[in-house]
Amino acid sequence: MTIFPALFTVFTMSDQRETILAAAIELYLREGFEGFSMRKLGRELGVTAPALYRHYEGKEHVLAEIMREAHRTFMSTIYRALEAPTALDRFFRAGEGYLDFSLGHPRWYALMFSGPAQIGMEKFPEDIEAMGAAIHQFWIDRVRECMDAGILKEGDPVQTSLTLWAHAHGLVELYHRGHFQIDVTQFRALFEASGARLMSGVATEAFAEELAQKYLNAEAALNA
Amino acid sequence: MTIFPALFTVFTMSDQRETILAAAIELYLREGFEGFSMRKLGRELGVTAPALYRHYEGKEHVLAEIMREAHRTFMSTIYRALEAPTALDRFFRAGEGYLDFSLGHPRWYALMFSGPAQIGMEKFPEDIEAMGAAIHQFWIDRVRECMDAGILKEGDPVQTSLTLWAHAHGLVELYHRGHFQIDVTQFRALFEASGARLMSGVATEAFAEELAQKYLNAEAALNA
DNA sequence: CCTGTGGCGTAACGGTGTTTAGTGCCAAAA
DNA sequence: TTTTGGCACTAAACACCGTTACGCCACAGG
Repeated sequence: MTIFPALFTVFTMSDQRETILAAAIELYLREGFEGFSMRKLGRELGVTAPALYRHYEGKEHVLAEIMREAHRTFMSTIYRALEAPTALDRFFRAGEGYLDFSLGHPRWYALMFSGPAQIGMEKFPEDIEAMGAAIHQFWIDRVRECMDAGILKEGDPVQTSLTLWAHAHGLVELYHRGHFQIDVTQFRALFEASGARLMSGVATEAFAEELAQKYLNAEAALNA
Repeated sequence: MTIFPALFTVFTMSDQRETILAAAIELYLREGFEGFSMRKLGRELGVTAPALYRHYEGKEHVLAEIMREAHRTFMSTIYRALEAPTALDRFFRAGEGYLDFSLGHPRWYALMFSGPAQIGMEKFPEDIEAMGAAIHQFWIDRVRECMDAGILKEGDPVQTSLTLWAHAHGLVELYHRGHFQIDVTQFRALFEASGARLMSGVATEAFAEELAQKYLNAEAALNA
């Protein structure tokens, strides 16, 4: 938590840089990934495209900046869950927040989880990767809390949070790709039910026991 | 199973159409999404770009054809799991096949799970959507088998297969986006462990019971 | 033999990201 | 007050992109 403000401190941008960013965000949210271009962005600002290169090194850097904004917005949504009184409440509120964000701001969600190649970069800048790691850390903390509260099974919170996160992200992705032919409210119900299934386990008790002995032995021994 | 061959019957293409497709696949697999262009494809074939439009209506249709090929390859990989003797073996072999395919052919995997906008289409053609549905059906069948064999808890196989699929897909996506800073063998281990965790359940028994009553009641009553 | 069609090339249109060179303005220094 | 310097901008250009219109030519069918 103490590292959080430092992560999101931004170098003071010139006024023009901020103006451009605001227009870029507006343009991206309206037109999406394919409809975003430097020339359009310039037009929007009453300026020719090359002028933008005085303030941003290239399109990739503008998109990276939008990506930072996406992360910040996501964070501010998700961090509201910390106001809840118990570990369980915080966990569930965080899950709701995740779902709300992914459904309410699909373009920001898509940008957050797009690879470097998609925005024309080899690798993401370090600070963006750090933002991803911070989100992961948030989930790790929620999971650890719930383990301590006797809600989640004891185990490595890092691994368990990945299981939960992958499940949530996978559902959202499949939904956004249009794989499910259902509406939003149906998807919300599906999301909740699938989450509950993940919590309770999919295998029968007999088989779960067998599996646990095979795959989760070392871990269990570690936490005994 | 009987519907399967019909789904993959293709209209006889002219020789040139097939030649173009072969080169297109080669180009896409080598250069990826961003590096694929009609002009490059023409150059590869010793032909100018407009010539391609005698055989394909546009870039989107070429990419759609590659997408069909991706689905076919995926299917032929995954269907090998059906040779295994028991439901459990088929289920696990299918899971291995999924992981192998996603790691061995990341570009094909990415194409299979890319949205229509990414290839420049409004909506996918019906036959491609049918291929996605066929894959889903494959998982549903594996899940139903395992339910009958007493390996998976009784329930709606459609819902349960979605939970499993979303989890697998989410893990693969997060890995491909470079979120995990681990190598392939470590990821394989993570994938297996996370799968086992999903099977056994993440929540403690007490809380799982509480959850089941809240979310899975109707379903359980239905299957009682 | 003629005709028509199919496959291709050329040129072009409008779009993209980006670089280079030049222009004008404004503020600070002399 | 004049000069200078730097900054934000434009215009033009380069190298791409998807796509269309048009003209050419070779080959098959009548």
